[in-house]
Amino acid sequence: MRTNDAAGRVRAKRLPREVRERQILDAAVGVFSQRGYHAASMDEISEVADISKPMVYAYLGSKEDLFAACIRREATRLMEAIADGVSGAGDRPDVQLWHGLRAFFGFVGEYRDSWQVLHRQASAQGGPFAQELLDMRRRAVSLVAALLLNTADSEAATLHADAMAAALVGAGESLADWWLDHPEESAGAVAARLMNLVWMGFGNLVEGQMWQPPK
Amino acid sequence: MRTNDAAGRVRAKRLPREVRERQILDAAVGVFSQRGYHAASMDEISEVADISKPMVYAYLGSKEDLFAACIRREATRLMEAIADGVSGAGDRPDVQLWHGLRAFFGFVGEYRDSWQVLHRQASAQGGPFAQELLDMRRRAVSLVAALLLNTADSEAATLHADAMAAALVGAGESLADWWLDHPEESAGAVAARLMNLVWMGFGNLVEGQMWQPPK
DNA sequence: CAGTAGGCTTACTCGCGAGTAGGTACGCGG
DNA sequence: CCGCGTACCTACTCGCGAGTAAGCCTACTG
Repeated sequence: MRTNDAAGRVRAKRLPREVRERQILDAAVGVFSQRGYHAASMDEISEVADISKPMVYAYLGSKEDLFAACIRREATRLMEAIADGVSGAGDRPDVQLWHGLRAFFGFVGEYRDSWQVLHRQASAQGGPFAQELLDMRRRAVSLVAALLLNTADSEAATLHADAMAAALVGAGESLADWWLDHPEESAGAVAARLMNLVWMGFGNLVEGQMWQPPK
Repeated sequence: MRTNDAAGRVRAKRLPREVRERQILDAAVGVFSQRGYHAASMDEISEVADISKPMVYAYLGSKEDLFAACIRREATRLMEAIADGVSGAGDRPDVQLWHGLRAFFGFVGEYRDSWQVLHRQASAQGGPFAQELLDMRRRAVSLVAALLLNTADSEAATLHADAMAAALVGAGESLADWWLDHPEESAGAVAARLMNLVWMGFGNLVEGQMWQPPK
């Protein structure tokens, strides 16, 4: 059934809880990504979700709860996308990394808002929700680190793996931001850029070649 | 001359404007970095600065103005530190990059609050101040890109320079965050990690070697 | 068809924080 | 010793936004 609200807009009524929760989360991700956590208002979120504010509180709880729910959903999506990418990639580590990068940039390209919420907003908040996100990021770093360790168990590689994984993840994040200003590139092309940078570097490191500062 | 405030604390009085402005900026950087832009209150900043709120407004203007002033000061400090590092490094591009990285990580280690404000808070705000910071970052990326272009003017290098510079800057930022969890490392050691990753990679790229995805 | 439960709303309270009005103290030049 | 400007303060206003009270409407259930 339908009805018209004060502005004359048509508004669907009496939808099941599941559907409303999805609407609310979608709206929240959009508003959080655009305004930032604090500047986002529950009023605006409820308006975008086309539902009244008390429903938001009834279904998703407080503003912090809602934000945490956004983080959780988007982070899960991203990690699943990457895991899917890596899983079908055989066992050559470089190919696994390549598929992981492709999946990552594919996700960022497709869900910019999600990416904004994850990368910018969540990490800027000191609150308890940031933990949620930092854990996910840590998992991503671990995944990459494990992958790098696969390439060789030389002592040099072991010592560097987690730091290098952190650097690689950061490079990926930054390149994703760069990509927003260069939308003419495909996800694959961007992934290839990063792959070249890090793999040709790791290729040397694995073979024991290291850059040395001059005396 | 001195006096005691309500809490009995001793409080310096009638200081010249310059000194107060420094105090206020120092306090603001600390509070912004700890709480984030929106969660930081002018009341807390004025309290930390040990001065009353109207003075903050009289000297530095609105909250946005104050934040922009923080960004400007800290970004200038950082860029100067890096420029100083690079300037005394001769003309070998790898050595220049090495000194730049050392200077960068040295700064981050010494001024964590400044780094927090620059990296996390500023980039998360959509407002006009973010522009200030993004410009600085762009300058950093340009500096790195120019440096990379020095290494070779092969077509491959030219095509990749700005993207690679973005990736490198991101890797540096991320590694700086990683460093906060591994304080046992020296700034030089962290810089060396990143140098190895990117230089050994670029070394190959410059010589025309590229990683190829399998068919 | 009465009862009820859950989807949904309007219309509030209330505290917090940005920004200000309107002064008081103190030093300095005459 | 008298302005007078500048450093500085207390004590407000006022709007915005988180969270809630109190109920309305309708689809199903027995």
